[in-house]
Amino acid sequence: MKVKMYNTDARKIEEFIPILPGKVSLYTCGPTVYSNAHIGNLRTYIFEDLLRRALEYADYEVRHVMNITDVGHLTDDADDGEDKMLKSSRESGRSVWDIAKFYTEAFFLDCEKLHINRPHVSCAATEHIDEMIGLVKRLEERGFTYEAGGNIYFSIDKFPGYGKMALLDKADLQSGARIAVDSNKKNPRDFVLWFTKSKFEHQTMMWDSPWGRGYPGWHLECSAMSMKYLGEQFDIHCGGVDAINVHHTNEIAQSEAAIGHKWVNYWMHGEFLLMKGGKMAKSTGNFITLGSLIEEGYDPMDYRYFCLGAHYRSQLIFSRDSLDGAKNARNNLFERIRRLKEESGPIPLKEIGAKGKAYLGDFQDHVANDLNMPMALSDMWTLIKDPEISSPEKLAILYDMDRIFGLEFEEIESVDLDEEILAIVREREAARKGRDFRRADEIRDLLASRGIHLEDTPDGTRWKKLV
RNA sequence: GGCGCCGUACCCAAGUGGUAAGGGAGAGGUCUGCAAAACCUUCAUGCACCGGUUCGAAUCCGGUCGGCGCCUCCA
Repeated sequence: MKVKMYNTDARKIEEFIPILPGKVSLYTCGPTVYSNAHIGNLRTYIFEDLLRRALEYADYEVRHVMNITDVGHLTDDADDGEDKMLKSSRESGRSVWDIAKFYTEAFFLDCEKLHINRPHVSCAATEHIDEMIGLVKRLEERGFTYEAGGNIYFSIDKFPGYGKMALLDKADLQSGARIAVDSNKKNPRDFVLWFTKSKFEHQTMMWDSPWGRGYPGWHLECSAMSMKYLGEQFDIHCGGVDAINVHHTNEIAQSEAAIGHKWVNYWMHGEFLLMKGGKMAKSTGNFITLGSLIEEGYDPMDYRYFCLGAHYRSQLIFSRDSLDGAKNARNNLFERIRRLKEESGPIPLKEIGAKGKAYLGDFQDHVANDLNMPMALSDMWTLIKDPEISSPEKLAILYDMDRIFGLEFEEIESVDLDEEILAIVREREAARKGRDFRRADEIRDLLASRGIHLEDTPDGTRWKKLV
């Protein structure tokens, strides 16, 4: 399977060619752990999970590294905002370190619920201060930095091709239009590599450095840690679209300036999840967490399925209506698989017939073509509905497809035996035989109120729990 | 103000030159004590609007209107 993917750097779909045959080095921008991730954040991690699964499906050995940003980032404009970690700490009365630990764990719990595979390496920024200092030193030695007002800045004018990926050369950016430009900067787009002049009181996260006690600039960690764990050139770097213009642009500048050659071969960016009033964002309070969806009665797989329905490079409109659509679809899907499993088990994948192979081939083509999951889902439904394919064959193919979907078809319970419910169902069966339909309906309502749904079939009564 | 993206049925959403995937919701039918489920059928002569290129356009070009993102931490 040859994987093709949209490379933001080239602005087109390219065939994926790894640096080392059969291996992929993958870096994905991780969370800032000062509060719970919202489902918009999670959409991007689902996209990255699909990417990794697709690469593994294509028989690549993937090494996946993700950062945990536990150094404070700013809540607001330029250097004037409050540090997010500090704010969270002040509001909750816990230390910044406790906050980071707590939300890191919460993040991975959310990922687990969504069947997002854990990175092979997840690295905290605060544990890699030495590497970041080392990178700034290299930049200093190569003449890309200057000191002003106590901070060390990266001079973008020293780096030819700055902003190439983001097409910034074409953009007439209004730096300072909405925020005050740091007067220390030679170029408004220069950025800080190392702060020693904190504007925040109670800054607790500080480290010694050759330039004084302080803390790192916010683009540094990804450059430093990705190089440490993946080498000075690696295959794929992912993130959300919002990272293109500033974060990734600056990462490229400082990384390539330091190492003197190309850094990342493929850049992939996930689009936003939109809500009625625009993008989902913590800063505006316009957001929903996975936990709140679960409280509302949604299964995490409803959300994963929902994300599968749109291409990762398209904005996806979130609403209760659209999520309910996904929930119904996912329920129907699981019900069908449950019935298939009751009929038989899967046959070995090798033994599927020509038509089944064709379905699987289409599926693989769609996955390999820049992760077209909507088409992959379409392939799956067509397969499920095809009366010419046997159930064992369908199951075999579905299980294989699920290596990408990650809905865990194999875990779907085929029958749920519960003696108490079975006894009540038998009582109702007796009532029906005696044509006491009033009693039968009473029992049906009773079970319905407990979330048990009954279906009378020619083979007897079946029941299932409603989600 | 600049840059980038988008506008497909009631909803979500694929499709980038060859005559509209898929899912959800809805409608009709079969079955059923009644339901539900299942199954069958149905559901955009049209892809924001106006012009153009072409044998042929949702797909390419120009314009208009509308939406989103980025330029500021941000998935």
